[in-house]
Amino acid sequence: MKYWLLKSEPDVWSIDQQIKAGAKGVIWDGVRNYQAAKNLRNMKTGDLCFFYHSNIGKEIVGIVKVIKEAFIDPTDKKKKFVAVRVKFKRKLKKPVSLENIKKIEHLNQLPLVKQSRLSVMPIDSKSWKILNNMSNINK
DNA sequence: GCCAACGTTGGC
DNA sequence: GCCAACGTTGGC
Repeated sequence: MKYWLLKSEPDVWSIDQQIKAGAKGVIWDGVRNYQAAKNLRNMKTGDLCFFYHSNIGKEIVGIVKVIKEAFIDPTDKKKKFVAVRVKFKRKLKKPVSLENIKKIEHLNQLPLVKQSRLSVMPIDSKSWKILNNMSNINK
């Protein structure tokens, strides 16, 4: 099982919309970046993804689960890019802010910090654990 | 609102 | 195929 982080501007697509979608989940489409698309292709059903709110909040707010592996993005006329389907799993007890992430040395190597423009990125299992702990005990 | 970082486009 | 110009993202 792999872990990922999905980034979204809450104005466009927030965790609450994710919750409303329920069991059928939502299509994670619109990715038009090769590196992000490559990551999408590597996702497997059952993988878990942190859900990060960029711009407003700048924090990890919840976790979603991959329920359908990469397929051609229906919004891409050229059919070059892919989308996945994800389903809301849970909200974090406490959101983990970018500010706090930057305080942890191990987390400073994450693309979230180093490559702020990437919208789909892998999270190593150690970082996943650290972030989960932070979401429980932080603040 | 500004700007750094990075991706994409297009002229050559 | 190089690289300058331009556009976009996202943190501050």
